[in-house]
Amino acid sequence: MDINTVKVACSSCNLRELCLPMGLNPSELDKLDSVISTRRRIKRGAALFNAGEKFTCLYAVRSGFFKTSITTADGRDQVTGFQMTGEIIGLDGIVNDLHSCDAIALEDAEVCVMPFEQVEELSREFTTLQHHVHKIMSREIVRDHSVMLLLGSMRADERLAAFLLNLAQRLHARGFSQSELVLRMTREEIGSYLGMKLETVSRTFSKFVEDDVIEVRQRYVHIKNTDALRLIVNATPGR
Amino acid sequence: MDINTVKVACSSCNLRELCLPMGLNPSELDKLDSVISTRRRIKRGAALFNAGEKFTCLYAVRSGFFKTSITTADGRDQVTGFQMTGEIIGLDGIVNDLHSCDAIALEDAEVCVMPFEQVEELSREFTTLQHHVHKIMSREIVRDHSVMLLLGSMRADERLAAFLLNLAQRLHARGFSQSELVLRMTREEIGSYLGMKLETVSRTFSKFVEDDVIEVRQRYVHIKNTDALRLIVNATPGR
DNA sequence: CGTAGTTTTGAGAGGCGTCAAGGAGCGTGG
DNA sequence: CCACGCTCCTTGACGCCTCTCAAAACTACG
Repeated sequence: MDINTVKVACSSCNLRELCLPMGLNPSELDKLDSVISTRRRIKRGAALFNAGEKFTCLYAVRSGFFKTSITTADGRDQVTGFQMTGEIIGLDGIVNDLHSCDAIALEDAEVCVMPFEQVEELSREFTTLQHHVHKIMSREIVRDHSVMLLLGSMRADERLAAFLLNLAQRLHARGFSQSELVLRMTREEIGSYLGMKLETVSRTFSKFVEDDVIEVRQRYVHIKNTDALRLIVNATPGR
Repeated sequence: MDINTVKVACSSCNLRELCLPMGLNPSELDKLDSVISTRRRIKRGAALFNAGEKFTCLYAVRSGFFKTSITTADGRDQVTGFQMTGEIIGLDGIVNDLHSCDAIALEDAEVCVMPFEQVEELSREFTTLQHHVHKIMSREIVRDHSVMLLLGSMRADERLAAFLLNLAQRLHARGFSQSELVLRMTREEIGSYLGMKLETVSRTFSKFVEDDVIEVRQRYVHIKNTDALRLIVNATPGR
């Protein structure tokens, strides 16, 4: 075991209500502990895995912040998601036993390593866990569909507003402020995720500031008017 | 059992190498037959299910062609996928026990009904089936990511070229021509899927015809130059 | 304190949306 | 069998949103 991995236990993890163990009873938790035996630390900027690597494990974000992105042969790049505490990374690797995207830590991070074979084994034993694995994958599918909606039918300001609301909501669910957040990603990464150029992201931020909807100092964002953001998202003009 | 449902067996289905039973041995197939007991016919234009309905079953397309789409409160609409023979519909419903999209038949169709609880039960018994269910969900996630790439970073002609190549490739895998296809969806539905207006879809078709890359008569499309389409997709100018 | 990376802002161009009109194909009914 | 209406598709003109290119300011970090 290398120096960056450590022993841990789900049963004593304060994230268990947010993470894979959600809803498991104590005896199931014990079993899960035997599977999810290690954590791994990832430095800011380093990869948890890269596209093309063999898939063996899912990862639960214990702390820190990740992006996943795909790159095509001709150099196109698309951020497919940002993952925070309690979220699961690596589901894309199951289908071909190869990771199909890169997972990069946007700040120093720690993940719980879950060998997928053992997760499968255990979920044959515990209906609860089986359900949960299915739900996690289904949730990812539904999330992706809503991103497709965003990319396919929204204009720049609507996209960014939706993005900010989504981030704030997820952070709030983790005990942080509803209205204040620190972006872990660059304007370019936001742009890649939202299908717009970094200049457009920046301009749209400026416009929101001008309209007194948010306050921005670098990566720090204060949402001054959540309802205004919601109105922007639902501004039917569409596209 | 209503008149539109009929008894069937996976073991005698000529799609079993394309569909859920892929890779199962004869005895496992028998078991699966006991689960997937019925088919259901859907008339062109009718819904297999609608968003908000209770989720209980997955569906395998036996024949025909479907679209899935989500609609927001403010009337935005996004086609999230087109499904053909052997493909699975309904995975989005697992997470909340509610369907999150509409599934509409674009031509008279027939699906195999698979009560999800029984699929789960059986996949606790058969590792093969469990693997397969996981792979199907993972495949959907990977597919969605590539659509995000398309929507986020491609221009209109690149999107349509990628779309045509993808359709042709899937049809080819089902024994149809690589170069000739009949679209089952309208220009508007293509546009919704690809994040562009129907007029732009139509114009882009016309441009491809002008460039002698394809031939179009209504819904019929003949791909005259596959390599040219590939070049269009990979035209780095990007966006 | 210098350098690299990130962000902001401006000016100009072009791709795609919008609005509008006309045409083609198909099902229905007389 | 033909006429009619509906839906779907095509094409044109115009304008706007977002991209592109460019330069400067700011921050972080060594």
